[in-house]
Amino acid sequence: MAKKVRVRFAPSPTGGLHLGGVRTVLYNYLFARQHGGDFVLRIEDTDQSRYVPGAEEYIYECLKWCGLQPDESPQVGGPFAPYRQSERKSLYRQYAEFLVQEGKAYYAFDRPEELDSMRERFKTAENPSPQYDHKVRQEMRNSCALTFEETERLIADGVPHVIRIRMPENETVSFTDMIRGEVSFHTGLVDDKVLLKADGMPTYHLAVVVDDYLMKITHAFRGEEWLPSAPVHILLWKYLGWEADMPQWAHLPLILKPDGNGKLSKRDGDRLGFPVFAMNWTAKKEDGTTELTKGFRELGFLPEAFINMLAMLGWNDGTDQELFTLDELVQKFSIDRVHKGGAKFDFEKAKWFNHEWIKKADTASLKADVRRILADHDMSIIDDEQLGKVITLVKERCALMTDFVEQAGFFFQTPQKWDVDAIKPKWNEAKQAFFGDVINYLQQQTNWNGADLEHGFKELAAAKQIKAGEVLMPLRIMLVGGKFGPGVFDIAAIIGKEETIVRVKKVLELL
RNA sequence: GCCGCGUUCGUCUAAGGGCUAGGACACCACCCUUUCACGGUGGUGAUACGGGUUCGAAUCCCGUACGCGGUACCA
Repeated sequence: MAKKVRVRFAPSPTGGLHLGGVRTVLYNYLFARQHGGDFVLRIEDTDQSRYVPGAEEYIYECLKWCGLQPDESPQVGGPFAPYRQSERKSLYRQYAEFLVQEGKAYYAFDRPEELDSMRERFKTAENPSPQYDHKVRQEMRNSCALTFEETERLIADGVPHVIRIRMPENETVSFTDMIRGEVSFHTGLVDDKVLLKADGMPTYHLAVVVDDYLMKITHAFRGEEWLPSAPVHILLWKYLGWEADMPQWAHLPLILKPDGNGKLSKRDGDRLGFPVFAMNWTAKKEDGTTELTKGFRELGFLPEAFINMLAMLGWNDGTDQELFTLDELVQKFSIDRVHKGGAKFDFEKAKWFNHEWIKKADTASLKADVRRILADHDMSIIDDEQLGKVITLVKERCALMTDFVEQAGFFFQTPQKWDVDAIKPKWNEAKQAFFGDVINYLQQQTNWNGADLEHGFKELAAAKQIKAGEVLMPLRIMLVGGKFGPGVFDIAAIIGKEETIVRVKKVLELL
């Protein structure tokens, strides 16, 4: 019988959650759901110097917003708790020591300065970054070069030390990546990675193997940047005697910056004016000030659209379909169709996805968000039914939820400024007089609905020998403030008689 | 430098030896609309290069170029 599928997302809580991170979560989630498996969230906080308060809570909030909640996590617990590596610290040492006993790892007492000087010493034009590997191992201060007694004494004296893996000099490590197929490495070219740090914390390399084993992870998804260290992990699985339980690996392609090449970073977002983090993130800088980085959520993305867009960045179902619900993705997702090459992030396309989702969202589901966004701009909506009508009328004009401020704001608030310059060039006495008559007409109007208003307005224009087309734009600007929005008479119908007349009068004074 | 991974319109991608290399975003034009948007129709636009294998290559193989990733007591 096949093992139950278990996957994990293992972020390091050091700041805002990057788009690529969310995509990794998504693929994990889709795979787990599709196979009736478990999705685990594990916090990789083994670097105490990079601890950032609030970053962990931020991750929970992001996953919640995206609707990709883990089955097990530090927050909800689970059978393999604790899920925070800092709380699992005591677990790791025994495995590292076991490897030392087996001759697969060794103690290293080199101080940071000694490592620097080694790199300096072996640095050449040919080899700009020398590694701590079999070539220099014997020249360093470690249990391979030292005698047993010397090593024992250093340890007894409490000299700080790390444990490093002893990479074989001449072996080939290969494995089958679910996305890339057969991948292989020569061990002689890989360095002796630190497994256990001097502070007793494991490095990623040890922790990921130990925890994936202990947590019975069956499939491991991670970014392509991890591919070069895969041979270390594979050897660790083998040396620890767990080879039969090793998860299947899948190294996901990177998300690249839109211009040029390279991994998409927060900086690119700042530079090009689009978000990279899922939600707003406020970083505290060293000088005590804070720096806010905008997120997709606050910029007006719907989680469904965000997820949909991310899913398509590196995967497709082989048809022309681009719009998918989470459920459809769970149904249709397949690792074989995940691409090998990285994808440049295109914010315009991201907005298109969001626009599509806003258009197809039903009005009721948008109400709460629109209400909140308008409230942020000092517009409180009392009439819920009216809000519904407005949303239905303007949602096809909104690519971002925040566009509702401009597209719906004038329904609830008299415009602050009017584009009178668009009226003035063709304005004349006759039109001025006509709008005086319009006000009279509106005041007498008893059937206040779009169709009747339009009919009445046009009749009036005809009676005054004025082409309707010449006064429609002025009317629009009076009611809306600018040259945009749905049908003018629909707008008049919604804002009501009193407000319509107020706006017409106000602009008449400005002309 | 070394190692690994990649490479189809500007961008995301389809085509897994066989019709004029298909779709989407963006862009342009037209239609619809007395605004904007939505919608509709059409257009510009790609297999990095060089060798093989084959009747036939975007597709398989080799090389080159380019790009990216890694080369930390960071993940």
